[in-house]
Amino acid sequence: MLVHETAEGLVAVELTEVEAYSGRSDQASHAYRGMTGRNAVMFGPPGYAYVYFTYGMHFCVNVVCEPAGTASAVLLRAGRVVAGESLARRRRTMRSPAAEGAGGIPAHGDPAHGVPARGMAARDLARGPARLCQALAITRAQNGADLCDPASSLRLLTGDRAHSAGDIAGDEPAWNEPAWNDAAAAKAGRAGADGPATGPAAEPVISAGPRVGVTAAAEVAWRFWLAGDPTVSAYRLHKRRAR
DNA sequence: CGTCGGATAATCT
DNA sequence: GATTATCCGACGA
Repeated sequence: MLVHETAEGLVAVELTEVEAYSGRSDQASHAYRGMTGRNAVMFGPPGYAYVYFTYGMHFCVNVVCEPAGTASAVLLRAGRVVAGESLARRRRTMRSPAAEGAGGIPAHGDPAHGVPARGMAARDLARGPARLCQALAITRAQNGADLCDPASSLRLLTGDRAHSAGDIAGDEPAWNEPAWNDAAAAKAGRAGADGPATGPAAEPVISAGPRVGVTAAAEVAWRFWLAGDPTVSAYRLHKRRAR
């Protein structure tokens, strides 16, 4: 679970989709050609946020993984909002000077100030790496943030800590048991011979496939997601633009 | 549902 | 000067 606490409030997402990027051996990695100003955090110690700006308007956040000197990171591609949904929706659907000043990227096709855009499904709030950053107000300012420090405004929780309501402040339900997960697991089937998943305590099924939008190393299946989860982003082949 | 073009600027060559 | 770990609205089926 990824949590970001700002002056505006707290938003938390349960991560549902990630991609792995290695360093010098991975042609799709920002670290492939060595350290630069942008990717320096990737070469530092693990547990820190590597945030980059791309396509002239979007931020994406990674978790640095390997020890200092070895670049590698996991891109957080999508999540399900489990706390601060109204704030997340505001950031995703409003276009206003305040929202942009707070790091929100402009919503398309909504020129009027402070006018809510069309209704947005809850599953779309953090469905995609840039959408996730917008919902959590993650920008360049969070590059290098310590994700493992419980006192950090941007923090990553795992296992029991992610399920402890104490870490997720607010009045909204901290944890929603996903009813769709059982059906999804049954539909996807358990890999191997242990048969279809049944019962409410079933482990989630994790699928793997090629990474989204990369041109180099397009065949490397280092994208991982929860099978059947509606908050997982759509796969799209990268299209090279004609000049 | 799927596919397409445009937006937009930091980063790298 | 080209490219990009993307998103959105429009359009067609």
